[in-house]
Amino acid sequence: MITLTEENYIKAIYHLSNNGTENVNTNAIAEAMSTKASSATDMIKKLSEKNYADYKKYQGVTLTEKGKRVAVNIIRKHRLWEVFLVEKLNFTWDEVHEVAEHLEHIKSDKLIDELDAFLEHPTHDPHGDPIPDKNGNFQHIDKIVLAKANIGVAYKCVGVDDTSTAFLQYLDSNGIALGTMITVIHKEPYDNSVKIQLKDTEIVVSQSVAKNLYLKKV
Amino acid sequence: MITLTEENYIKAIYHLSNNGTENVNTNAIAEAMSTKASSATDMIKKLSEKNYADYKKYQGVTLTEKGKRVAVNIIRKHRLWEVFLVEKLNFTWDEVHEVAEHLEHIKSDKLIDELDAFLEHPTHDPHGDPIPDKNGNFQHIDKIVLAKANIGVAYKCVGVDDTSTAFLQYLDSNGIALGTMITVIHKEPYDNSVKIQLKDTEIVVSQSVAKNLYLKKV
DNA sequence: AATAATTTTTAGACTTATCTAAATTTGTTT
DNA sequence: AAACAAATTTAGATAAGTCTAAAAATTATT
Ligand SMILES: [Mn+2]
Ligand SMILES: [Mn+2]
Ligand SMILES: [Mn+2]
Ligand SMILES: [Mn+2]
Repeated sequence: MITLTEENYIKAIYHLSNNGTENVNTNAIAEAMSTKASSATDMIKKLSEKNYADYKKYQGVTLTEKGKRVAVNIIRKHRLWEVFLVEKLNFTWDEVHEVAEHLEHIKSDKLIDELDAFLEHPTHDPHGDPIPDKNGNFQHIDKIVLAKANIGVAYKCVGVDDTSTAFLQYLDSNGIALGTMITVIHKEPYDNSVKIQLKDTEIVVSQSVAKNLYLKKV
Repeated sequence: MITLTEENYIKAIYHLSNNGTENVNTNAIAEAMSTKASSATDMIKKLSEKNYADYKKYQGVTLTEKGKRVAVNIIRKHRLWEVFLVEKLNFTWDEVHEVAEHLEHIKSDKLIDELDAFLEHPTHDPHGDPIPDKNGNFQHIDKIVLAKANIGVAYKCVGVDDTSTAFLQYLDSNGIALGTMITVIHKEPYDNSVKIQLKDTEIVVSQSVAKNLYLKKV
């Protein structure tokens, strides 16, 4: 049996490790879980004993294949529920994350398979993140960050890195959503802010916005 | 903050107390929760301290108004999720209970209000049990148990008392579902079994079936 | 290479929910 | 009213997950 807490740690490690490819520090895990390093150490040991992770003292931790499977499955559930909330229950993209944090732990294969079918097998969640299929395969989008976009090229907004309410509401209030067309007009070297052309308006966004918005050439 | 375990105990007490009207014994609670009397005592004390229940040592417990509100809200969530699973995700009425036991603890007013609207404000769950509205009001059906039905009168099946998989699958395999028309042909005094007329067939059901099936005159 | 700073682990304590075994209270018989 | 039986509570332990404070290992700096 896997506990809810174990699932949350595994998911955090998966994200911190760049989808299970890199080693992760104890402090980074503690920070991500809003807990103390000593608690993270305890959990890392437990995950290691249960073969969800490989761990050598003082050397950080990596997810095993088993651990990665668990992580991907929780991410699948999280993102499917997010789609459900937005598509069927009138949630906005800044409201879904918290509820999905809980729904992702409901254990029922039939539930998630039927939900997937009910939503007509969506490939991306409301933040543009890919939804792994039943076998754990992601559909990868070839996206770049606004900060690296070229001047004068037409792009479409396809995702966000930061999914905080504050950032998503900032985008809302500036008329930026998934699918919005964006062209870079000017990149300001002084503060790395970017002037962009939207449908009817031109706006300037800060570097932190430019680093959290994903675009795709059209 | 209320814990998941507290919610489950409160719900159990609500059901055992005949919807919050009667006093409940420690042993009955322990039995319902599949735990030991000593554990039940501990939780009863805690619920009492938190004003979900009134409790005097050795005298059993009653839910307070606050406790009843919590219970009714969980029951509302449980039954709405059951409707969702059957209506939208192709679950059968014998598959929903276990998953709903978990979904009922997700805390989001928006989620449950939107789910209610999405399902078009259902009044009864897949087992015929009434779904309380947002204010906790039940829509009462005037139902009787098959064992007390009169011979020759036309009834409609409107609910079940036992929601176990075994019982529900028994009903399935005998062509009995919510909405099925039933007329009593004969009541056998020897073992209290009942011969009933369905659409095309006549079948004999045992006393335990007759006591768990609810009917309404049409 | 020695020392200092940082990171990580250990030790011991706390909380929630559970258990077993023993003690207490209540209810039922004689 | 005393004795017995049943129900309930208390006492003391355990497991999961957390914390603080101290110890140990690693990494960075001189
Ligand atoms: Mn999310
Ligand atoms: Mn998302
Ligand atoms: Mn149920
Ligand atoms: Mn039900």
